[in-house]
Amino acid sequence: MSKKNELLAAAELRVRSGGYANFSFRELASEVGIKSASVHYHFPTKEDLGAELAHQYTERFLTNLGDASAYVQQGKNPIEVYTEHFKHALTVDKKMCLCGLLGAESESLPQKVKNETKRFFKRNINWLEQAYKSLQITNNDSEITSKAVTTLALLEGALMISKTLDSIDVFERATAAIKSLSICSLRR
Amino acid sequence: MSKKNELLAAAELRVRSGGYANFSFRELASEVGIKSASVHYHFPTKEDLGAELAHQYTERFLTNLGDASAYVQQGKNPIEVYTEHFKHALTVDKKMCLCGLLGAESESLPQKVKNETKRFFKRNINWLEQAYKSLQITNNDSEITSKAVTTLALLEGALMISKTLDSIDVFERATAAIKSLSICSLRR
DNA sequence: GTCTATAATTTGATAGAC
DNA sequence: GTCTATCAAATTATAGAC
Repeated sequence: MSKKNELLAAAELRVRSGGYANFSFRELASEVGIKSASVHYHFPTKEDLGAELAHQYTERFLTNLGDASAYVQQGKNPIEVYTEHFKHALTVDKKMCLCGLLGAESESLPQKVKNETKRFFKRNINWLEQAYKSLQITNNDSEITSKAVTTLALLEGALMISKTLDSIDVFERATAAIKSLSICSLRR
Repeated sequence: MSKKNELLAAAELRVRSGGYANFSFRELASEVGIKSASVHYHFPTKEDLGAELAHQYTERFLTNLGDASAYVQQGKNPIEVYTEHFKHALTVDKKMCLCGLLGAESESLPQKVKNETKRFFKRNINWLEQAYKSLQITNNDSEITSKAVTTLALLEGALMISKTLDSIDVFERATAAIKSLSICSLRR
């Protein structure tokens, strides 16, 4: 792995634990075995590092997810796959979603970082909309958007509360309701 | 208002914008017209200030909510009342929930602050359980807990994403599903 | 790409006067 | 309760050598 990617990996862990303020160039440099001044060669400013971190995180997250409609063709429920990715963050990484944390503090983030955080949520909502479309529960676009947004909000909130209370049970309970969203229509 | 409470009020706005790292003793002191050294008279350390901030926020939040079962007796749905409190944060305060933000970064918080953040969520889940009990949709305690946890996760997640994307519509869509939780049983 | 050296600023905290 | 004065440490960032 290149030094640049090592720096991003070190930064990711710190941001996913405590937010944008929870890493310094010195800490990252020390962890990868260089000096803090050298970090500026790879990232001119902290804002640049933060923005690239959020951007790459988003790309990796979506790449790992793959194509939503392909799951349906394989007889799998893409919403359950999506839910598993959040459960992985909680139980394996034992870390927050990077953009769940950056989103919470987005008001005070540098502009570039804020923009990348917004992009994460827009892309994820798009993916979930594709997933719900592929499930063909409804043809109503507004309802599909609502299901997508509800799913994302529930998962981000559940991850945050479960991590704070150190309870996987809380995550299971909070996300159980997602299943009904991919089974039946909400319209009355 | 006492200087101490002025300091807490100034800190609250900053933390609800950018988290625990987003305020300094100097900034708070300057805002209320004293010197940073004097802040240490009211709060020995930053950790103490953070803990007292989260504690008072929790007390105020629950006091504003009032008694869950009383709403039912008045023919009101306490879950809708609860939802309105989060909508108020988004549309009037235009700020995150203090503990929604602290919870996201809880892993890196000083112990006392982390404990108060946990307490906020436990108290809120209790309030929501009381609310769902009073609505008498089900007598199953496990189902009541699940509804309470789901409601809280959805609201915290919806607030975070709506604030990041600057979209009240996202909040409305994500929280619309809460209504069904207070109408029918989830059990099959 | 990485280094040394350093500037400029901010931070949490303390001692002691009033 | 609030002040002045001060400290030790950390932070982002730059200049210039190798």
